[in-house]
Amino acid sequence: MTEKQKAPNDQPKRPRNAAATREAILQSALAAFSRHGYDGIGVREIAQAAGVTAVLVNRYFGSKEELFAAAVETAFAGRANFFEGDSSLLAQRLTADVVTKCEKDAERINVFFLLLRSAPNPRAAQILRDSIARHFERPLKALLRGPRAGQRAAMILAVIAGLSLFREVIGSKALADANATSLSGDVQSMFQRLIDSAASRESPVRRSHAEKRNQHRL
Amino acid sequence: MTEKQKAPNDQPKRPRNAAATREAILQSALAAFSRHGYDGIGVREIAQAAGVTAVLVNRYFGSKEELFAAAVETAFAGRANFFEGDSSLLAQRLTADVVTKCEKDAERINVFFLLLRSAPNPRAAQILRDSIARHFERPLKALLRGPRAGQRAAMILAVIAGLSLFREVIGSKALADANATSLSGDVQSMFQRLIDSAASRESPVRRSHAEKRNQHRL
DNA sequence: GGATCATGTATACGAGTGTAGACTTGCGGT
DNA sequence: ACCGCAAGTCTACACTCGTATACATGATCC
Repeated sequence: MTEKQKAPNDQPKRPRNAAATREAILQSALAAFSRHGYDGIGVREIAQAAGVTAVLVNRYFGSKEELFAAAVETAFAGRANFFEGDSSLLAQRLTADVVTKCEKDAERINVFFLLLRSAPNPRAAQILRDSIARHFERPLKALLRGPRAGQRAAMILAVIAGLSLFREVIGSKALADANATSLSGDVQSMFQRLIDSAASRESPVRRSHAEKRNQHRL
Repeated sequence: MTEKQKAPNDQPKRPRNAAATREAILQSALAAFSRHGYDGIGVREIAQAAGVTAVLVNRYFGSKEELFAAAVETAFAGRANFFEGDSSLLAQRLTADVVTKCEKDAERINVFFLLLRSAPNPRAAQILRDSIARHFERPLKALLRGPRAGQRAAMILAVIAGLSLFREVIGSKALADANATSLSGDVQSMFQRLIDSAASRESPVRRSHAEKRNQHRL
């Protein structure tokens, strides 16, 4: 906050073009929300990074909340094809995504960062819930065979989110400093088990303790 | 935000007591940060819920950030004994914690909510990282046998966080509406595998795809 | 009983927020 | 060439934020 990064103006004088300006704002918003979260960034900074003033944000998108919804929608829609393709390599692809660390700043534009950093805001959370369901849970569920496919799909996404949170948002040393090869084994086996209907080979779980209201709640 | 909840004043006139007031502020802050996150709540609301004015917060804790640090510390320290006890039932206890849904509002005071909702703020994240390492990762690591204990401990916590995020913060239907019995099996088998050094029985992971920079990053 | 100092309140400041209205500027059509 | 309207900016409003200073009050000790 002490120093405000200003995007190097690609064109010091951009020709007047509503569609291009709208797109510039949208991309700026996507990057900013991804890096700082819904409440962590203001429309003035988003507008400035796009080379315009804050009022245009409201003119083109109505409000900050609608801008956020638009940014989320494009971010998720842009990754709609992620779950397509060879499903036998799905665990590998998911693992690679978690294990790969963001080195360059540009890589921090990531739907999971968008999710993790904007979830605290209730209205942002609602927007995210809808987009997650449509663009992530649904296609992933379609890929899974076996019982409780929807539940397992959501669990896979939750695990990715949790690992990303500790590894890159919180910066837990044990995960942030773990190298890719060390992590890959543990992570991939988790995903593979979730994909292959993990609990089917397990003996029925003793639930006498798990069922009753937990008094040691964390 | 439209209606501000005011805590029913237990004592309409509390006798002057610095220690008690400090404690009231601390508890109010813990609840508020847990429910709304660091950036989602103001010192005025925290103070009001404690029955005092905002200035006292700064007098007793120095700043909002120091208040947050104190709240986090007490929240984590209060659960230091969670990882002690019978380690053979550890997976069961962790599962119960994730699977149990918060019904009453009082149950939403939870270190994982505190974590999830305050992580977007960089300074809050740093405070959380330290407390997690000292109060969660370290004792959990001590319980785990086998290789990469620290990494697996962090993964267990990350999985809990991710599931809590989807189940209670985002409110993903697939997880939020899943009943406890349906979830327990999948969740507990994940934890048990992480506790038992999951990947040791797996064949070495093919890493040709996972290693190279992933171009389909989510 | 009165002085005293910790305990608590009232007020305000400066900065930052999202958003609205009025104003200016420049491109495109005739 | 010039008018019209879209594209963009300036200014400002009403609000909230964290925090500092000045003031009031009440419990405690002599």
